[in-house]
Order: sequence, then structure tokens, then C-alpha cells
Amino acid sequence: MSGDSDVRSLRISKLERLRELGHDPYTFEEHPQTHTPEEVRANYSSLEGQTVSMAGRVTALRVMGKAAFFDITKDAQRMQVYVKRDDVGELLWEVFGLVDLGDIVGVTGEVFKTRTEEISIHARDLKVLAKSLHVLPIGKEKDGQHWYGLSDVEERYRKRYLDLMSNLESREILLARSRVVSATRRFLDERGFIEVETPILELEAGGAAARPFITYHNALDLELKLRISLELHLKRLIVGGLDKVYEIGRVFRNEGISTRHNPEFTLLELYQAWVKMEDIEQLVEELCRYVAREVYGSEVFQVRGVTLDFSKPWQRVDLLTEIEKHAGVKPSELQDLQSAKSAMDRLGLYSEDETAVGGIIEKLLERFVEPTLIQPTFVENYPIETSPLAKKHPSHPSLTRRFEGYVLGREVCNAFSELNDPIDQLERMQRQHKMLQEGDHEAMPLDEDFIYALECGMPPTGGLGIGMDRLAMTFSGAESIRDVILFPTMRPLEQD
RNA sequence: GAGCCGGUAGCUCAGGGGUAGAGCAACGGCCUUUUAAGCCGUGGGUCGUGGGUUCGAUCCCCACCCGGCUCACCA
Repeated sequence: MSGDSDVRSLRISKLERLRELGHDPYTFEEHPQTHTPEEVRANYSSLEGQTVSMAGRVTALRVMGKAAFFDITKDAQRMQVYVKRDDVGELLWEVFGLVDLGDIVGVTGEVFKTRTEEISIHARDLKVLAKSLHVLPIGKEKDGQHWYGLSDVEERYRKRYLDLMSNLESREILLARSRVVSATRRFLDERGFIEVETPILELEAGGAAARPFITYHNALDLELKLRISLELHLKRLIVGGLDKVYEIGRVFRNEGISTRHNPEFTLLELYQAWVKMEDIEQLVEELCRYVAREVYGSEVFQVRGVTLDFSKPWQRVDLLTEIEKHAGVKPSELQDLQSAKSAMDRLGLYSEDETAVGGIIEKLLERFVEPTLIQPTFVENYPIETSPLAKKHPSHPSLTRRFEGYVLGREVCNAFSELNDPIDQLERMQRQHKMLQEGDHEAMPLDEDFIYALECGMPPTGGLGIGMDRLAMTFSGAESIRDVILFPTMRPLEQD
């Protein structure tokens, strides 16, 4: 007997025996939990000899004839339980005999210390609250060392429940993600931002450069797209007079999957009327301080061996200056496509498909500058070609009032003084639309109603976008975006 | 999409042209303070899938599937 299906039928017969004994696990609807394991340990002196109740999954089982020790675990806290036949009687002893590693049980008994001084519960009552019909990948652990468990990456993502019960680190990373998101929401709410929800199903997916997912509405007989950004709807709300709005929502991009990309991910976008780029930079600094305090209890913390300091203002650098510094390409070389391409060639980079200087600048940034931006840094002044929704730089018509924030060599935010000139916006969107029609799947469609909204007058506004998954990676030390997404997109196993 | 690496028992892994091993888990026995409990015993595998080479393939070759990493893509 060792195949999992054999185990399953064996455990079902144990389940039937439990029912014969009048102990059907699935009839129990609750179990008292007077204390957590931590509370019992913290208050041992007053609890010694007192009766307590708790419940959890059986994560270790040591049977010695007519007595046994077992561990129950709940909320990553473990408690040892002692059962003795003479104390619980024949019936409960038989019930206990039907308990397997992985079952969910509830116990009631007195707090005591074993010979080796471990605080434990001396069980007087025991309930099986759910049986596990499968052998679970519960590892062994002592003094921080681990044996076995579940390490197969694919299985951890496909069966996250097994990952969560057997890998404490996965649990901690995902809890950190949750704290990052809720802290962000709290921070913005406290500052008077209004949280809104805008459509996921759109006629045209705009606001970013990405290929959308396409779906279909039967009743309207209409092809719809899943949103790729939140931007164009939120700006309409600014026009409407909601001066501080934000949305934290899922967006969908029909693109490749990597350690930094999942087809659906969580985006925060916020817009604040009457402020400019520099104010948004300050907001990002304050937001990160707030999140750091909530997650780590400090504005300075260590992640992956690096000490990140959010207490100080972020470093501000100029995009083209940094490219010159790290790639050796002068700003003058990045004024026309021809010399930009030859600079790429000089660096041994492929440049055949490049059609605009903006794209080359972004590539150089990614390749040479990003890896150097470990401590929090704002890179400012992005090219207009790749920033179709940002306000022009007043003295450099090829640049915009845009910045991106970098931490640990990864982009964490993208922000700008929003373009509110409807004529300029229309021209830029028409240019994008033309590229789209010429086959660039990632170019932006023309959104006429958005232009109309701008024509009605949008106040000067600062905007910000943060990939919450990447922010969670930064604050949890996760190496892959899949570690901060509970159920990442995977190819299905069976293909029939 | 390309390159490299991986897929062997429920889990973690080793092995390698003659149809497979370990530890944990499982099953049976002993054990009334153990804690990676211990001791004795038992069972369990389409070696990712499909072809090919071979007397013989889990191993070699090819294709495919799934995953990981790197690159490309992703403003």
C-alpha cells in the first residue's frame, strides 16, 4: 500500500470506521479555540494545569504503544499534544488511532511541560474535524532545519494550498504582499484619495502599450477587450472634478510570461489634480516609507542581503545623463535615429528593427542603467515618443515631464505630469492609432471620448502607476512575480 | 520565439543499455514523556509522452508535452 489511490481508499475506510464510532468528522461545525500556541507559551505560568482548547492540522505523529505525542499546526504556529489511552478511554483512543498525518483535529486538555520542558497539551478530548485523504507533503523540521516538504516549483504554483501548508516562506511572502496592498490603500485613504472602480471590459484597451485580450459579449453582439491600464477612465474622473482618485485593479496584457511578467497583474494608478511631477515624487517617497513601516516596522530594512533605506529622499537622476555615464552614449548621439542606431551597433546591440530614438533610449536604460539603480532612485525626463500621455518638457520638446522609480534594479513606478492639452493629445493618439493600423499590436487606439473629456478641460494633474506585484516583490524579497501571485497563470497540464 | 537545464515511488532525491534504489511518508508488529521518536518487518514505479536505434531502452537518438533559468519580447 503506497500508491496515493490506495492511501485514499484506506483513509476512506478509516473515515467509515469513525462514522461507526459515532464520530463523523464532517458533522462537526466548530471547535473551541481558547488560546493560540503562542498565547499558551507566553502565559505558561498562569495556564499550567488549566484546560485549553485548540485546533489545527496534524503535522507530526509519534505513537508509542498506548500513548502518543503529535503536533498540530495552525497559522504557522505549532503545539505538541500528548494523548494517553488511560486518560481518554477506549473509544477516543480508537478514534485517535484513526488519525493520520495531515488530518485537521481539535483537542482539549491541560497545559503541562514534558520531561524535556516542552510546553504541551495533555489531551482529555479529541475531535477529528476533517480527514486528509491524501499523503500531504508535510516536511520535518527542527531548529530551523527542514527535511522533505514540497520544493517542486511547478507543483507549488499549481497546488498553492500544498505550498502554503508546507513552505513557511511562501506563506510569509504572500502575507507580505497582502500587507503591501492594504498599507497602500490605507495610506491613500488617509490622504483623502477616493478609491473607484472602472470598467475591465472596454471597447478599446488604451492607456499603455500592450496587446489586449479579446472577449465577446453575446447580448450586445460585441467584441470587447480586457483593459491594459486604468489611465483613461481615471483621468475622465479628474475632468469630472474628483481631484484625488485611485484604483487598485487587475489589468491584462496578452504578452509573454517571465519572472517579472504575469498576463494578469495588479496595477495601482492614482491621479491628483493641481499637482506636478515633483509632488508625485514626494508622494511615492512617503508611500514607500509608510509601506516599509507597515511591513518591516522600519523605513530601513534588509532584503536579499541589501539594506534599503526609504527614510531619505530618493536619488534623482537624468535619463540621458545616466545613459552617457553607464553606456557611454552621448545625448547628442540620441537626437536622430541614424546616430542612435550606430551607437547601438557600437555596443553590439541589435538595432535593425528600431524605428524611433525613444525605443533605443529605453533599451539602453534597461540594459545599462537599471541594474545600477539599487537604492531608491527616480529617473527623470523620458522621451516623448514612448510617453504619449505625458506633458511635454517646457524646454526640451523631445522630452516629457515623466519619471520612473527604481529599487533593486527593477522598475517600481511610472509617473508624470499629465498631458492636458487636447490638441496635442489628439495628435499623439492619431500617431499611435496609425502605428496600430500599420500592424503595431501594442500601439494605442484613438479614444475619441477621452479626447472630448480633455477638451472639456482637465486641470493640471499629476499621475502615478505602480505595479503592485513588483512592489510586493521589492518589499518581500521575492525573486519571481509568481511568488507574490497566489495563482499565477500556467499552461494546463492535460491537452486532449 | 531561441538556448541551456530538469521531469525516476505520495514527497525529497540518487542511479544508469540487461525492465530500478535511499530517506521520509504508507502498511503490519513492539513500545504509556516522544520531538527529524526508536526498533523489526512489508508493500509501492507505464523512470513525462510518442516514435527510432538495439537481441534488449528508464538510460542512446528524434519529436512532442510540462516546468525552471537566461535571452528576445514586454515604452
